[in-house]
Amino acid sequence: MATNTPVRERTRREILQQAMALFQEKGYNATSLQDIATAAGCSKATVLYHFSDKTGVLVAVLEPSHTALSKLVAEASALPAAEAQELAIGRFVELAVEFRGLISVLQDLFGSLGEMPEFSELVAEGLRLTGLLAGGTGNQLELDIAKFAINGLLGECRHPGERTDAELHELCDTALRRLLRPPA
Amino acid sequence: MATNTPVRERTRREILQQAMALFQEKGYNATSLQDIATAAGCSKATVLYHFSDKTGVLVAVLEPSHTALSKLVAEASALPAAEAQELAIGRFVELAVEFRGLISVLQDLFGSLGEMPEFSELVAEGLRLTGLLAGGTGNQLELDIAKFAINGLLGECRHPGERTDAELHELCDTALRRLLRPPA
DNA sequence: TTGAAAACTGGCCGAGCGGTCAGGAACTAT
DNA sequence: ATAGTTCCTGACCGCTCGGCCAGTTTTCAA
Repeated sequence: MATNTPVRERTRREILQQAMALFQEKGYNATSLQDIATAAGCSKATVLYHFSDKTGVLVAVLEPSHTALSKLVAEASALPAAEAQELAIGRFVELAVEFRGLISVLQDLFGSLGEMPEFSELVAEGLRLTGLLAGGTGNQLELDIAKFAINGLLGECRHPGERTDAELHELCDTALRRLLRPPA
Repeated sequence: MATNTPVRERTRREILQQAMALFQEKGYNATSLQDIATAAGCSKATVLYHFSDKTGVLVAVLEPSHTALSKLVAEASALPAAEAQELAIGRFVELAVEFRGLISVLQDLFGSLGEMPEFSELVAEGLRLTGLLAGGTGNQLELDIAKFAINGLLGECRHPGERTDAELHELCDTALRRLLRPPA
């Protein structure tokens, strides 16, 4: 009990870290379990000893960002529409910057996410965020614009090294406000 | 010479048509040569008789939209910046609507497009479009906003059946104008 | 009618994938 | 030292993929 990192956790963490890097770099589908194992310095079988299957690795990689999104949606949902929109824009941009690398992973999965039951909650939360960003109006055009905004933001968070966090933050903030809060 | 559709062209067309539909439906990577062959009512070997390899099918499927984009970029490039931007916005939206299905194919490939030499020209043309949409200013933020706009538009063109062409057109037009021509 | 050219195909290949399993290695409490 | 538990692995399985090739069928001009 000298080290508080039992062997189990140490390996798990290493696998997750390398998997995250690879998913960002090459996408989820293009990354094989063998790739992850090699990068983590263990065997493919070890990866599957720590995680149920390949999807299990993805779930674990996405978990921190998922809970952060849940928290944001929960907080904003408790507010009146206008304030909820303001909070959603600001916090969503922060989230996007914080997890900028992971976002390209989501992008890679947009086609198949719907068919993975493990992520139905994540998808639902994304939809709720759309509603909040649209300002609570039922207006279909504004809802679609909000989706448009999310797509733009997701796409723009790729290419990790090219922009500082501050630059990315400014870009996303400007774009979201132009789209979602157009001057009357 | 009675029919002006020699056997060769007839089969080629059928393959391309079915390949396009499948690429739109399931994405390029998730579509196998066997899928295409079955849908086209021929054998996998026949597909490879008409096209050099799987990438060759993709190139052919993308060709009409590619030339349309080239034409747009060429025309706009000949104009002064402000008019070029206006033309680029309008024509690009039309293009996106016309080829709305194909766009999800591009989306599916964004990660790997850069590494396929067959598409370097397409990528370069996309970059030039970005510059035109940004209004010709060297301003980095506006350039990034233009990229943001393209990403948003690409993402929004998925899910073919959900919107009419007119609705999609209005959505893209509104979004692009909010992003790229913000009131001073 | 015929024979060469074009169009097409079944069968095969090597590679890579996600996933399983029996058993070896390392750690730990006694 | 020893026995039990946890951690790890090489070998293997079934499957699908893109691509190739020898050979058959179809087309079409002479």
